[in-house]
Amino acid sequence: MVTEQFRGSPKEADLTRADSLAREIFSDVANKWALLIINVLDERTLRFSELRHEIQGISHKMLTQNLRMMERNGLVERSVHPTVPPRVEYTLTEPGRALRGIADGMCGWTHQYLGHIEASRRRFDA
Amino acid sequence: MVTEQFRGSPKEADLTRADSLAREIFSDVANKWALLIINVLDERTLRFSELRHEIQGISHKMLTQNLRMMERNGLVERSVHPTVPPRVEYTLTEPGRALRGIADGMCGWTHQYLGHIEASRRRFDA
DNA sequence: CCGAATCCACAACGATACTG
DNA sequence: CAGTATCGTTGTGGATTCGG
Repeated sequence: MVTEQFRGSPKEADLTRADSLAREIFSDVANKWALLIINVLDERTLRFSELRHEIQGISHKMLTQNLRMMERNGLVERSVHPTVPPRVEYTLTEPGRALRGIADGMCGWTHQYLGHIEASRRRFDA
Repeated sequence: MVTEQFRGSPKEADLTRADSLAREIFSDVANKWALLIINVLDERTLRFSELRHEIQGISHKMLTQNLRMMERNGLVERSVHPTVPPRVEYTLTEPGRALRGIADGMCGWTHQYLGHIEASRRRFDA
């Protein structure tokens, strides 16, 4: 992930540009809402309101904002059905699906170590 | 990961409390700095200044803050050598090591899809 | 060398209101 | 129903300074 910042090579500028891009994308993806959206979508196709309902605690704004970001990065596909009322559906693209294992792993890890972490926190706070 | 918010069960309060704890821990871990720290530490033991040097772009404050959080959650172990100047070393604990695969997977994913995402962005921005 | 505290600019977020 | 815009509050994060 992290490459050297400066090596005096002729491609120096390109390297740092590529790095900052990688870092930016990494930040987009190492983000709780994005990972929860991926986890909830999984292999399904869900409407905006369904996503909103399944991800408890997410605001309308955060959901649109993250979906827009993920669409821009090509992680989700957005399909609009021009009916009334409008119906907008989201589904994971191939790159998005490639993240399911990671998102799922994070959730699994959280549950697995929940008790351990709770105990560690009590020790630390004392 | 996400459990129902309300089911009228007698344990209702406990369930939502456990959920908010899980969500809190998930947010701590689904965080770019924490994942980069895990990725850089890997199986090594590094000093604060070494970590700071290897994670380009992280500020002194962000590093201490995240290390403190990770120590509290039991992801890293902090050992202080009472010399002068002081020497403080960090290493991953077992729960922390259990996240290496995930952190590494995210980095790998980023590099694998870098070009794809860059192209997707160009399309979207047009 | 490491860490904590202060200050402050600005980004994130929630709430609300308005459009197609 | 879905999306955008605005506003006000909270929080985040960098720079700096001081202390062990």
